[in-house]
Amino acid sequence: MAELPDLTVFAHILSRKFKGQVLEKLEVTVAKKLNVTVPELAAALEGRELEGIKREGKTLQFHFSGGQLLGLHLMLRGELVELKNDETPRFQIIAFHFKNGTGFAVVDMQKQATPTLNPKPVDAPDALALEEAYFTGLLAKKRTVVKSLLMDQHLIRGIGNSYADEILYHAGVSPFSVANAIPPKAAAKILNSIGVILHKAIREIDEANGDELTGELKDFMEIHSSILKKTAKGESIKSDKIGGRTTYYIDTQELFH
DNA sequence: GTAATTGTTCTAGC
DNA sequence: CGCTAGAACAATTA
Repeated sequence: MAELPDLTVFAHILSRKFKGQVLEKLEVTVAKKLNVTVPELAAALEGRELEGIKREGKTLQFHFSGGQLLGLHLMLRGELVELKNDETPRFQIIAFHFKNGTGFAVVDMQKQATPTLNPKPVDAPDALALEEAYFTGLLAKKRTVVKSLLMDQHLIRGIGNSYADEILYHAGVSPFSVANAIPPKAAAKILNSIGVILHKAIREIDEANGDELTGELKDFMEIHSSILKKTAKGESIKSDKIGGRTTYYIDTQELFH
């Protein structure tokens, strides 16, 4: 599934392929998640130039001329497909057809992917734009387990279940640690790991994907995997549930509580 | 046939 | 009332 690093790479690929193209037709196959009607969406975007694609949190933001913005959340199973020939991909949600004959579609077998016209700006900072003062302040006032905090999109945008595990493993902090019990030194370590892990993943996915919008993303996980029994260093991986989500960790990650 | 998947939203409880 | 933890939901595959 697509998480922050995948979305960052997708935004770059989409920009290379479609930036500057004029949207001829917006095809909506599944409308139930839209925040506006299909005619409203078409009226807002058709005939506009796609000026740029950015990632924000776990969403892609398609900036069109005239100040129109389409947010897209792929949720659990959403994927992007470059359109070839005139075939409609299986599980299509929406498709963008450009004047020059190219295009791409959003597909989702669970129909959960959510396009939003002109989404409200959100306050919570992106995981790659975190300031140390904000992050340490956040940790200090929350009593929740640190993994849940990292994943709370109202506090920090962009970190999901798998990268939360990777980040905490890298930082050497137990995912069960209580946020406000984490000392400043460990907090700084976690913040550093957020940047290191996410940037590393972006780099690796970028290299692996090239110009492929989809294609299977290689698994770069060091610890968050149902197959792995041991880390590369030979530490045995344990699994447990946090907030109903499978969490992978090793015994030596320091627990603060 | 059933479990697993996982981000978000809703709700119950302290 | 504020905060937190956990359940429910979505739809399909293995």
